[in-house]
Amino acid sequence: MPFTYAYARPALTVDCVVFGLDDADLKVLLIQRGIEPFAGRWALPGGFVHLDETLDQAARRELQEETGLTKVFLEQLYTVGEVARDPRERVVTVTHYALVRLSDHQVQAATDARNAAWFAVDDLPPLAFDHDDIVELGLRRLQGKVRYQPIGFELLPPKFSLTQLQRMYEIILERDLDKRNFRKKVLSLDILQDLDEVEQDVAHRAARLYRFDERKYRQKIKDGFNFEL
Amino acid sequence: MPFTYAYARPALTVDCVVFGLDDADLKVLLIQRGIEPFAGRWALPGGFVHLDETLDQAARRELQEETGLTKVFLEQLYTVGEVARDPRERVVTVTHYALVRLSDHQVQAATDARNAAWFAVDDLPPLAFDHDDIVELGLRRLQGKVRYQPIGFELLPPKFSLTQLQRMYEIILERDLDKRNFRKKVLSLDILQDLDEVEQDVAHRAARLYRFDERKYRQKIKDGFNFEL
DNA sequence: ACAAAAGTGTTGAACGTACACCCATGC
DNA sequence: GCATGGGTGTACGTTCAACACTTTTGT
Repeated sequence: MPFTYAYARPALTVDCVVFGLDDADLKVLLIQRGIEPFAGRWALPGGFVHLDETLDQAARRELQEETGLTKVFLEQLYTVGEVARDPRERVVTVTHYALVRLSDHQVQAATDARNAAWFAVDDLPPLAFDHDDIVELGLRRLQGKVRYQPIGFELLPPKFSLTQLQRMYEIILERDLDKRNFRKKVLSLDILQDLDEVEQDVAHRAARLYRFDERKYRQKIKDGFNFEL
Repeated sequence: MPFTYAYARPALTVDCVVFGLDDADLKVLLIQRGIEPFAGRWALPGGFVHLDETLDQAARRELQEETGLTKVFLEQLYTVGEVARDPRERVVTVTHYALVRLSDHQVQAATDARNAAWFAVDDLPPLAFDHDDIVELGLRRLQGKVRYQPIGFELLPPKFSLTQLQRMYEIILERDLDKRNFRKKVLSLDILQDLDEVEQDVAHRAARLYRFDERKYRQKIKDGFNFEL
């Protein structure tokens, strides 16, 4: 059943830069294209926006369909409308970025019909379309935002050590942080809950575990508090 | 000549929140709608994206057509895709915000076929569609961005006094700033060019005039400098 | 001379930065 | 007992915030 309009319309899609974190790297989730153009190339998960769903819903649906991911942190990034970015026809894409706990999702991502895999963000294969620009955009946004919004916790397991937390910031911001200053700063924000637990099965002194106290954070925000690393 | 597609497509538009500054207020440029829905209501300038233009080009074209404005500072804001935001059909809009020197454009804006006028941002009439949300979004973005990017100069005449500059920040940020601290801070950034000129025709001591030195600013950015008010 | 806004410095508090050693645990 | 990472405090410099009076100019 075809659809007809008085004026030509661009196609509208959503694309997602999904970030995950492991011990050493920030990673991006890519899927391998089955069809032309760019058949066989790696690309961002994404697809067409349906008439009965918001942009956010479209992004989540595509993510679910193509990678199995659900309930992730997801935000809109930028809308890309270069005229010839898709060789077939005019396609405008609303890009998003998502943050996931890599440990939870490592397996699922590869179980879909199409091939899906994690790649280190600084060692990506050639990507389809302008997707490398979009990844770059997502990375810059993440680097900017992680410093004044507590979104980095989305990349960590619910319980984490201060060292893990520091490592996360170091990997994202691509610079070393001073251990003592970092701990002083983070603890002074008073948004972490000390769980009175320690790491298990480590070959050295076990670190204390903490949890991001979202309740407390929201309360402090309401009182004029400003998160900033 | 109708256009037909295999799947339904949302209409795609651009909308612009155009900010201007006068002595007392931050203002927004609105146009009065001629047709239903919301006939007679005030709305943001905007319109459909053509197939042969980027989003930025579409926003500038609509701005030119509806308000006469050209060569303004323009950035993308957010893309709004709520399913029922337009009662007629699905319309996704890529919103933008623009900053203009009000003094340059006061007259032109009202000369178009459709009625255009400036309104104080904190005293807007009822707006069409979800345009009040979009204005709110634009205002928050401006408030955030003006503190770490030198975009505020786009609202001032090329030559301005430090008092004007301070006033601009006070109006946008909606709080008073300390005169001495403000001057110290701004001058220490070393991105203003002292013009060795003073205001004319004022009924009191005339203020020195400065100009934003974009060349110098870019150089300093390259050297790792960080603008922050 | 008066009204109106321009212009100017200092001080204390808070914060950021640099830096090195002992501690607990598993092997 | 040794290797590995966990955990801690101080001193200095920089930045921020609070604060009031003199100067210039036009009427």
